Amino acid sequence: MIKVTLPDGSVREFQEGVTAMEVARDISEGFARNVISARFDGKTIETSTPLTTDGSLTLYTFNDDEGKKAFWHSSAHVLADAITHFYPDAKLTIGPAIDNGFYYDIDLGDDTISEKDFKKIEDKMLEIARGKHLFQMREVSKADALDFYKKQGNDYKVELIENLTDGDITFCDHSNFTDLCRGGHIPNTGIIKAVKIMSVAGAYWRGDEKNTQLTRVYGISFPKQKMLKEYLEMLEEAKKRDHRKLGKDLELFTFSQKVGQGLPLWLPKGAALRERLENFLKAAQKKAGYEMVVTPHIGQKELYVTSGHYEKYGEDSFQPIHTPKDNEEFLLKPMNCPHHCEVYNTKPYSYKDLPKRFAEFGTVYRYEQSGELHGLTRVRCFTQDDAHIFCTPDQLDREFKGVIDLVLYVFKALGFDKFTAQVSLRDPENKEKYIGTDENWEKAENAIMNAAKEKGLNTVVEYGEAAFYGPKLDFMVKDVLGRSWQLGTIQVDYNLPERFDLSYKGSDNQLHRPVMIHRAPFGSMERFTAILLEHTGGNFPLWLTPEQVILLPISEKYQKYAEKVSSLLENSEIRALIDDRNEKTGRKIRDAEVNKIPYMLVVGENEEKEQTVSVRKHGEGDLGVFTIENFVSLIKSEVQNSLEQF
RNA sequence: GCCGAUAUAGCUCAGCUGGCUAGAGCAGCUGAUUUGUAAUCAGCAGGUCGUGGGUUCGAGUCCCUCUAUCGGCUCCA
Repeated sequence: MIKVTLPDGSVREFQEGVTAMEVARDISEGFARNVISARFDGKTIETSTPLTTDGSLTLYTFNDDEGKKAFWHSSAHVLADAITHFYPDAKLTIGPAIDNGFYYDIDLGDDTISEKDFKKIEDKMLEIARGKHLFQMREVSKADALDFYKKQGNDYKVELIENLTDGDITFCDHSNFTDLCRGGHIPNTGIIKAVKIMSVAGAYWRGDEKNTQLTRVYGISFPKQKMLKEYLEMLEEAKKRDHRKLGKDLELFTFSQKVGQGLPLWLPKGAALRERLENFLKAAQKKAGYEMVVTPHIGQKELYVTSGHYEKYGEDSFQPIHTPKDNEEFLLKPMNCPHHCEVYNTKPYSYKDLPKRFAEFGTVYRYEQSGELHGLTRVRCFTQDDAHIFCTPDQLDREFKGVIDLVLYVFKALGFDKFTAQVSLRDPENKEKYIGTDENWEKAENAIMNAAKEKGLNTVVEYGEAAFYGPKLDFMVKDVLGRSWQLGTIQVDYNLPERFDLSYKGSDNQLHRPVMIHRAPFGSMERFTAILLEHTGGNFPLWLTPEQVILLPISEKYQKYAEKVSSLLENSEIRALIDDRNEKTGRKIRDAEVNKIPYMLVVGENEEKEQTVSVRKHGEGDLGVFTIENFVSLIKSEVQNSLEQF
């Protein structure tokens, strides 16, 4: 007999060799019908795996992340099976579950899959699913595994197997289909009731641009047809909050083919919103001891050769600007740091002068690959809410934590409560991609991790995500379709101070090297605005939104009164406009609601007589009659509540 | 940059397998209506069908080039 501990702490005894599914049935038949995956002593197992020792067992249904993973991973097998029916020469590579579904990377040779083929693949998958084929794991020797794929001429699987250790290699069979697989399946294909091929894309083998480009087929599947329908509806809803759509609808920004790809044009409402964001941060930065500087949009090529940026990015940047003078070359500035280093270098400093904190809303230009451009989140011209802190090594910890506080303040004020604090470190495999000594890198990495820890940030570590001159603490936020974007960033840098020969005089009367912190709480005005748009669905906080109030006179007769109220509001710095169109009130309300204007003031005969306004709140409805003074204080207090001081 | 797809009026979209002067709704303009909490009615105007080329008696529709956009990959100082 073996003892199986369940997540609630209860212990049940079974015959040795009992399977996870049998344990599930012992708990309840109904529960067992929904169990699709299991974990035993922390290791993912099949529901049919015999248990031979005491241990703790967790059973998963589709409602659990672990269950979804098994479901989608298994679906990837079915996808591969279906595709090999239509493309017998296709070479399978890898096919994992992802956050929303699964994909399979396939070398199709000269064949292609396009949207027209989705239907037949889906139908085939469902046909295989209906066969209720068991997923069965079996161990294979390395020699047999290699032999199996060499016969197929599948170099990809051969490469994968060569990196595995003999004795650790398993295949998974269902029906007549076999795939190299480490396990974690649902019991049988029949549980898959709904499938949808979402898209095809190119993907490089092993993620390396130099390798063959494979065809990646994305799909999603569910145990109920209804769940697929709901998922697709959810995607449609999400698209309505896409910043590219909302930015157009709300007239915040646009792009022009004539101006150029990835070069955003901020429209009046967007520019005003952006200015409010800037002022908000400026006020906080002033309190935190920053000084504003202004630097040019171009700099001599030598500047970036000194910083190392030219060597690293020169070829892939906007190319140098030539002048009438021979051999004179300027670059559009791709970052502000070198300029700020030269700002620092303008005079000698004592340790007593430090830290120096130079801030600038600095517009930079980067020639991003055309396929990478994406609305306002990835552009070729953007403005960083940049600052560089130059401090002594002793001050680093305190300064770094001060920046964390500032970033958290910004995020809180704008309602970003779901973010990931990502510690971005060097790729340990490719250290040559980075500049500076190991010693300095370790110092910088430790500084970041300690500060993040002390601030109680829940961090994840990502290797290979560091900047070439130093590690970063990145604040990642997801967009409406679940894609992660870096907003705030804080970086520790020992290298640029070296390259620009920055110094200060210490208490020992010797020259010392300052440490540099690069930081941008928003990241960039463009990306921050984009993600904020998606998170709020265009319903910005009252202090930030383009129009706070719209006056809706019942008819032309009350136009004068509306104008009077409007100017009273403007005196109190409330942004109001008047809908003086010759339309019915219902129509004006509808349009104001659609335009996401937070407050609508209906004014007619009663209001004029009583010198009041009828207040309607966006998304909520009629709030009743207010005196103008009371309405002003309503707005003022709402603005104040959402805008705590730093 | 690479793979796949898309591009018709300011916006959202029809236009099937190539066939008279390319349609609709919304927005706009004009007129009527003077309106009380999510769309008043009528009329008018608006498009060299992304660009350049080709096939054809004939191209919005088929083919190629380029450009831009979308979904991914790679990249992201």
